[in-house]
Amino acid sequence: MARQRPGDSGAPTMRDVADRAGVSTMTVSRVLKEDARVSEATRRRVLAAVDALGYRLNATARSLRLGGSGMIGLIVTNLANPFYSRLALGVQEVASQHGLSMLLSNTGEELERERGLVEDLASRQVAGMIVVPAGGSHSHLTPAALRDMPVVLASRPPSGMAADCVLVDDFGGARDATAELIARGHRRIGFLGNPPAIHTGAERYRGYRAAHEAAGLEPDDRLVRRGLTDVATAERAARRLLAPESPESPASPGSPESREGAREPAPDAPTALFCTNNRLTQGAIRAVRALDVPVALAGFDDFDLADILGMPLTIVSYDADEMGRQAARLLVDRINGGPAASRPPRRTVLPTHVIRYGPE
Amino acid sequence: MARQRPGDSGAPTMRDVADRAGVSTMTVSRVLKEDARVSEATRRRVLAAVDALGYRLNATARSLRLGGSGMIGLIVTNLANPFYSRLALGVQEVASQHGLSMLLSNTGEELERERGLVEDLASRQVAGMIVVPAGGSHSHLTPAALRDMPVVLASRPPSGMAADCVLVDDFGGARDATAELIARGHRRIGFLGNPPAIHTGAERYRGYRAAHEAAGLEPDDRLVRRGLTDVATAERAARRLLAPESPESPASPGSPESREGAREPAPDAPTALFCTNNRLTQGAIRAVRALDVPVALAGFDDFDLADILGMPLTIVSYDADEMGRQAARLLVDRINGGPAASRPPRRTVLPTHVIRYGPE
DNA sequence: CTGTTAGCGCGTTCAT
DNA sequence: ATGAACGCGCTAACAG
Repeated sequence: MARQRPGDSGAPTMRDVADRAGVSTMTVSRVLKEDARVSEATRRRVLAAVDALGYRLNATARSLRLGGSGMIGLIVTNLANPFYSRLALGVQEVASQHGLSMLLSNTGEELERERGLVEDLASRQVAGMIVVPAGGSHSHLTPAALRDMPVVLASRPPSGMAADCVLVDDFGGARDATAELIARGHRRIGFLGNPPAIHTGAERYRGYRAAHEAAGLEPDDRLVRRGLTDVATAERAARRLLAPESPESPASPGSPESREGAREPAPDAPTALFCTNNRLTQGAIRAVRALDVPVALAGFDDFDLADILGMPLTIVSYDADEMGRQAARLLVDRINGGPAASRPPRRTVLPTHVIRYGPE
Repeated sequence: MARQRPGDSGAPTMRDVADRAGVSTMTVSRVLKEDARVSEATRRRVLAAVDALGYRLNATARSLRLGGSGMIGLIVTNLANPFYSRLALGVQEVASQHGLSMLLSNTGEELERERGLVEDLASRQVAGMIVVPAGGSHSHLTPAALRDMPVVLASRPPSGMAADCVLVDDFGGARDATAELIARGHRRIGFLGNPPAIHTGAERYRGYRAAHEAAGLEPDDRLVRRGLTDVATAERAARRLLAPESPESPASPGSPESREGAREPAPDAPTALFCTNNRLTQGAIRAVRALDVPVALAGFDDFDLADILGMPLTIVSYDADEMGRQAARLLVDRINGGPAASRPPRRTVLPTHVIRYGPE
């Protein structure tokens, strides 16, 4: 009862089915592929044997023979971010429509991990991959590195190479949301941004500035905080912007961050904040709630319950599922379209729209 | 320049490397596997050839030879639910620690789709799979159907078969949260539940009842709504429970659901609601906000910003990432432990804890 | 230390 | 309408 050969799982092979049905493996193969040129009688015998043995086609062997695995890879930076889980759902939807399975991995924004995962996907002969690049070099994603295996970048554009990509209108969304704040009379608008090295961080900052310029305003650099990465850092930054008398340098070591309660904002404090993503917006919300100051918030990325927080909130929204679907469509086109080098890369930009939540 | 044989992607094979290095493929294989018994000189020549050719090992061929793909499958019902995306992240974390890649698919709670996906995974020779079963029959997950391929169920227990599984303490969590409401003086506690046919729907309802019994109370069946599936249905159910004078049957066809505004709750309306999952809790929150009635809420599943909604909220929380990690560990144990039938199935139950949010 | 042999399970080509 | 032979790229088992 021990395993005979390595890799023998005991599962019946096409050979077993063929023997039982009294035909050759070729005939079994034809039946399974629904090839018409098989007599109804043998066809039935084969299917009966398949059923009796519980035979299942070995996709690995098939892939080896055919030179393609029928899988695509998806690499995201952070699946815990609802944005990326929606993206994944969109990718999966289109992929499965085309009979492709999805290998999904998470990088945690680590370039080295991304490199390893890309290697693994390539080694597994995926038909192509969709990558949300962690940032830094894209050298491991070039056609040269991947032998023209199709690659689509999502959320962030290729740098130093050509590739299909799907982006959101980061600039326009940030500009529109900021303009909305300006239209509501705000003149001192703070900026809570993710790292400028990340594409969204740069573009959304550009949008923030553009809205100011269009209104003949100059943003006050002292209200700008960039390089924020999570809820906690954003909350801290927001607190400091909104309550400058809380010393940046720890003057009173007794109660570091705890001097809360309703207070007047400082005279030069911002009257509104623009945040470049959902985590930063949440940090800002916490700060505003804790300090109880009347500040208007605007931010990128919609989120659940934004409408019932009971505070004025301007949100830049877009369709993350659709982004996944578009990325997958670009990829499938590329897969079915011959060598990747044959056509120029396409870039899709998803529209954003501004939503206004909360009390007037 | 056309492709010669089907499946010839033009990628160099081990043979090419061997030729260039003037050795046999076996030696190349040894070098790549870091087999010690290779002289440093040839080793270097081989690596040089690998580098020059941009050779990459073909994982498909390797899998065929070895009889295992180095992948595991994960099938969830709804990746858009943060709970399952965290689960996926936990699974991936442990999987990658063991050098396993993750094939992820979504069923949308459709049994037929689940069946197809399980077939596909089995066909791809995954080392094992973790499944959040959509409900209904589990016949496609039995050892017989899968030839003893390891399976771990997550979130919902096996029915009509034996299998490892990881669950949350649905009963205890619901009981504790309900008890908390009772301890705060609530006597009329409404129940908004997901379908009783789903394991969590049944267990959490049991917990709700158990808390009542433990306090010598009998829940009023008129306050119980089961079979709710999303935010919208939950909100509607909550509205009707909280404002019974809004007719269940449309008496005034003019303004169906729009008679809102602050109002007194009906005398026999519930003073608190227990909701069995995050979507239902959100529906209840919307109803409470819209009707502006003083109702305490309790619900399963923690969510972002729950703490700053400014309403009393009792949440049953648990670690979804950890659930994924545990499931993956069970699976890896099973994979490494020989035939699945050899040891009795294990069941892990994740603890829950009750969090109290909001004013008070 | 290195090479030769012999497949893993399937699909394709060519013959019958 | 059916089958025999061959090979996809890799590696375990044995030489030597």
